[in-house]
Amino acid sequence: MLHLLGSTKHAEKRKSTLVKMDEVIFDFLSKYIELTQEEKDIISDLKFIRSYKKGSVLLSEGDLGKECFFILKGCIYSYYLVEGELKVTEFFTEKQAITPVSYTLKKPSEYYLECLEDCIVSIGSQERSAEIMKKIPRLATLGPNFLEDELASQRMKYDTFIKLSPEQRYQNLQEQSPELLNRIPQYLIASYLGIKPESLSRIRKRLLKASGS
Amino acid sequence: MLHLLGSTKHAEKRKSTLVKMDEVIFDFLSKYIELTQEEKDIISDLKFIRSYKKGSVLLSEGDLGKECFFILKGCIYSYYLVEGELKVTEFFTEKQAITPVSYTLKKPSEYYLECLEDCIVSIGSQERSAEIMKKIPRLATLGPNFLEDELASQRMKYDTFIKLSPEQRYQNLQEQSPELLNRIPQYLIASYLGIKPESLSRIRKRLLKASGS
DNA sequence: GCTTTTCATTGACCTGGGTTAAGAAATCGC
DNA sequence: GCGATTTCTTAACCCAGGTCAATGAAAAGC
Repeated sequence: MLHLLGSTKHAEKRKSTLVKMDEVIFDFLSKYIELTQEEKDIISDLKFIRSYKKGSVLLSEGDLGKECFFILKGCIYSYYLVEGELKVTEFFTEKQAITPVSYTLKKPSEYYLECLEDCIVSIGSQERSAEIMKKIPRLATLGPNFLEDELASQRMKYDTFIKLSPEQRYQNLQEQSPELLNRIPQYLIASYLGIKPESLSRIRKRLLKASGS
Repeated sequence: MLHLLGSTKHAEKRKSTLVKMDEVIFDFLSKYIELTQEEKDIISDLKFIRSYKKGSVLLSEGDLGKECFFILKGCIYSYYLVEGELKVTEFFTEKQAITPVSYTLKKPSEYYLECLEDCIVSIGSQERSAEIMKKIPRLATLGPNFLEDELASQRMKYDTFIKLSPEQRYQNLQEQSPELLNRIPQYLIASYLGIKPESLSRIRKRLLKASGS
């Protein structure tokens, strides 16, 4: 997913915003590697940034997604369309990387990626990754570490889903990521929890009653 | 998960069986890398094999699992114990590698690994991986590829679970891995599908009636 | 600002899976 | 082989979540 990386012709925006955006990238990378100022400059130079309006679809079913994404600002969600019904699998926000299965496996995507808000996104590709790797070879160590983290968190996600009831999953979400509840419409939250909006309403009412008494 | 690998003092078994077991390892590795006879010999030499009786627990909640596993023969399943209740998350059989989260993240395990049958297992550790890597450095390329595969399949597993109803999940399992149904007790299958044994019985009856008419 | 659309909630009713309990079938242990 | 144990099935009843439909609230369009 080394996609924070790549050449850009876009560098004509307001400087101050771009510098702030770069910090988001470095903040993310610092989890895996310490960069010198020189290296940061290289990345700032080569990254490729694009912005999207709310509702933009970054990846559709059937697409041979050749791009991966890193969110600088905004919120993106992934979902399947099964028999016309939306099945949300994940929400992504600032400082999160999105590596579609179709990117890794080089085959058509089975799901969608869509902007829930206006977004600023850094876009990666195989070519741009290669380019940046050539200039900062030690970034290669980052790959396996990132993959390991992703694998672990994907497993935890599955296991949590298995272990909890819909009601417990909602409570869990409240505790783990309360900010999402104030940012994402409830019918999408419901889908993410594996239930219908009506059921989520009832669960919320039930919990309010229980905590209020 | 480079754990097919490591020194053994166990090499006193029947030769023929061991050779056959080695083939299982090479068959697995051939998905990622082509090995010379020389390299195969090195691996045969260094691998560490152990056998377990049905019911043996390879990893318990709280264990700091310092081992990973590769199944040569038999069947292993992973499960959580939540409020006394078994929640099966996966079945593993021949030619499958098991890399516990606790192994990767070096923290206590939250789940169990248990033998469903008598098993023959190749056991890996950080030290043994390092040892074999020293002798066959190009095995290092295997790591990221394996991680990518694992990540993709873990995601697909989650997504399939999200998308399907319990009944559809059973049908899906029938199509994808019919052999598991003839190998694993139904109460564990039920748990794996996220339902109770009684419900699985009903589903089976429903499907039989539907296909029989 | 006003209209239109989208989203959230509520109620009545349905349904598939959970619970409990019992008996049948398969497997294990000796 | 035979009793003990484990696993599977069935039945009756319960309940959380699904469905359908109506209403209210909030956002988005113009």
